Amino acid sequence: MAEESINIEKKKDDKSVKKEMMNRGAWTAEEDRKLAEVIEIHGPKRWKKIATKAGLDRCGKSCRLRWMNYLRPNIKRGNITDQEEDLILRLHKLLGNRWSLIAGRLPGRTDNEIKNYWNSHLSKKINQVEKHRESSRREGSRSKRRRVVGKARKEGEGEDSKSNGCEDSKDEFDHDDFFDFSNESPLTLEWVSKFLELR
DNA sequence: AAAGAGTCCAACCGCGACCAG
DNA sequence: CCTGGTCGCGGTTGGACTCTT
Repeated sequence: MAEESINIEKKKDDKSVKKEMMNRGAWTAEEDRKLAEVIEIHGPKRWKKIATKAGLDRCGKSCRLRWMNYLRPNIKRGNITDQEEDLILRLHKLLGNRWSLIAGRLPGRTDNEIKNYWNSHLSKKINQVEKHRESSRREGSRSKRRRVVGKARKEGEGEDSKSNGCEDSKDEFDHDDFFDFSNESPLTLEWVSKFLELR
């Protein structure tokens, strides 16, 4: 028993020693160049191998992240447009915190970027909207309130359990309004239907 | 001008899924 | 089946930058 815990501690130590030997923190232009070079030759797979071949003191994971979020071609940088924001909001309502799936529907955007955007912009926006609704609801009739909450609960019950963590704050979100595609262009509707078919 | 608060985003971490041996 | 290695994902952190007082 005691020996086992000593072994576990030793394993931990080995791991942390290796970690300390790894280069961490911001990537330099030189590292980027080396990584891109190796990926050009071997392709973006076998990340551990890539890390070794590039001669970087980075783990494969770190290399993958750097490639996916920064070096990959066709990455769109800069401000998220209103259209993209709208799309993110809708997809998040549909999928929850499945950032990679959401990113898959936004060409050139990375899951990390969308996650960051959500955490810094949209979650606040939604909170504000909710606060506003909460205060206006207080002024409304009690009977109407009961109906709205009941509906929101019913709709929430069928949701993917994995997305529960982020759903509590949105239980009272106006689904009808949110998923009202009646004013959408045919193009938007096309991807929505394609998306739903895929799932 | 300086300090503290707030914001943004790149990068890390831990965990689960997948797959080859 | 089991196991170890690898990958991909979502959550979290830390530091640089900006804004406010």
